[in-house]
Amino acid sequence: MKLDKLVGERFKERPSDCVVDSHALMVKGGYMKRVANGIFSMNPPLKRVTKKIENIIRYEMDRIDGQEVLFPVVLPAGLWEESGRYESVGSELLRFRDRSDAPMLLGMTHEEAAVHLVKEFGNTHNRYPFMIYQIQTKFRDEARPRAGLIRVREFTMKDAYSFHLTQEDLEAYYEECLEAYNRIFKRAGIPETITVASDAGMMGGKVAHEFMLPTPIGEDYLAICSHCDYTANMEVAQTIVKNASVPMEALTKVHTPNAKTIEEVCTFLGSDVKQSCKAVVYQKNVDDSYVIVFTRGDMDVNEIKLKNYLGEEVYPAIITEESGIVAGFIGPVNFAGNATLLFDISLEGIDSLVIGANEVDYHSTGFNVERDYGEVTYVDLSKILENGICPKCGQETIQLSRGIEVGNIFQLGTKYTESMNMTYTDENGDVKYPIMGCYGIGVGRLAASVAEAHHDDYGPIWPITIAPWEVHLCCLRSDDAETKDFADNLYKAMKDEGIEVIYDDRQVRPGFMFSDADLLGVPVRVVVSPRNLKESVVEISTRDKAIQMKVPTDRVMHEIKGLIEELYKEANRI
RNA sequence: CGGAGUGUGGCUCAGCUUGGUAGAGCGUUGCGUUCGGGACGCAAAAGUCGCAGGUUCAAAUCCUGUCACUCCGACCA
Repeated sequence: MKLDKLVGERFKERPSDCVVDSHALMVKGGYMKRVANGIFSMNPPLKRVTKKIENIIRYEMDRIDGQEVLFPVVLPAGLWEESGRYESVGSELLRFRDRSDAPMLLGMTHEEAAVHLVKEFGNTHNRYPFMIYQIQTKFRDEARPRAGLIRVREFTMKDAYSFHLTQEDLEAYYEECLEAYNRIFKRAGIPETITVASDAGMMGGKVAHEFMLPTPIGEDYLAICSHCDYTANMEVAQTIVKNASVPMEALTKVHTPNAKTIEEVCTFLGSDVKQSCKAVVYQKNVDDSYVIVFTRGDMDVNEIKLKNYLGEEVYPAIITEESGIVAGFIGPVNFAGNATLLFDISLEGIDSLVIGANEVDYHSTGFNVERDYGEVTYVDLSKILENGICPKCGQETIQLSRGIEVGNIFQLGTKYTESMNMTYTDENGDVKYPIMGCYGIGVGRLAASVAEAHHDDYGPIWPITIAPWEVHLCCLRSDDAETKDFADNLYKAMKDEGIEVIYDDRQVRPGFMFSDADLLGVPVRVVVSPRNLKESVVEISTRDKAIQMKVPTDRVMHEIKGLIEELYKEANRI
């Protein structure tokens, strides 16, 4: 490929709307162009990158006996009505009607389609286990796309679905898939990726893991133990609190004018935030009834845990006069409103607390839950803290980090097979539901994540496994006949050898040329110039500058091939 | 869906406060000089100032509405 014909416009300046580096570099480098909010077209360089990522994924999925299939993008609503998700999923599912007014939808995930495809095939136990996967466009009408390819509305995803006779078999396969995923991320150039326990969300099921690339621009928060191997999404990280023992005191009402927040109250009273009790109010989506969570003053409510505990959706409350809730002064004692009161685990063992008195400008001190309120069940509803206690090793070694979710795996159980009535007959003639697992990787997001993790000020630094080309050939001074001739021949020779090469023979200044080369991030750069030819050498370097050498002109092909081989070997080392 | 901000040639932006009918740099086209980290000179093309109303003799500028984008939050495999 010659660079002067490469489709896509590159820019000198960083595009103003781009906040994260991977987004900025991809727009600046002509990798993609925005079409609509969260919807992009890909130019050849990015298409080449994602194609290579897809092929790595294919290789690894096939290696664990996956069979590639293809489901439709457009699905009839009826299929999703079977599983109940046509109703339960919100407006991120794009629903529309076809010409005969039949309700349709754009696939955002394909459990229903997968079950539909193999329902008959899977009617006998002889055929299990098996896994099918596809690499295909998904559409999710996200409320807020952001960060280029990190969160988009339309994207390519590899989604896989496995079917098993027993939970043990699912678990064994789940492990295999987890390992395959780790190989994929390593080979694609982000060996930094870690596996964390996660919430199953709308997918259903109990056990789930996410593959996270730790980075400050990530959207998820992770709890990582620096002492043992515990890792979890903060959504599910178990909070453990050890409270210092404090002397019991009598429950005493005190005047706290204008002190509404925990900080204000504790400052006013001169008390420790850790001995205060914070009330956070929610309402249930289903009937708007109130739920109040009491936590220790320094803790925050983890809404995912709350939703999972209640088994239903909640939203931050709008507190009305009629509710009987005195905002800013809420406490468990003499609570007059109508609400479900929950006590977070962080309050357990504190014998004396500052609480709201349910009266404007009054709090109470010396609150003891058991003595003044009664026996309660403490529930884990709060977010784990930095330097919190690790649920696995018990040390105070939890570190919080942000991460991009590049993949996920779920043990689904029989949620879809039951709702869609997919059954098999076992060896005893009994009819049973198969057990499912599902496994996803966002291809574009993975490409963006690699760029995010590996770039410099001038552009992405692609690993050779997914780079748009293997070699970037620069001919400086193509107006010089001898130089041009040599470069042309080298270009042809590389193509003949099957090397993927992008050739820049434009009559532009060297700096201009190198800037474009940096933006394309191709791992091997070869520079042919009059200056080099005078010494009978050609310059070969890597994009990351780890290797920079001058090789004799008669050994150029040999050296290039050797370097490429070396880079592949390094990148594929598992 | 709430809060904040921004919309001016392909890109990055100035002009708006205090209305007088549009500018710069980059990029593009042509010619010439240059040539190892985004060169320079000359010439040229390119914008109904997001859109729609309104105020005014006159609107990029003031007012109203609307749309789009970015950020924060809510939401979210």
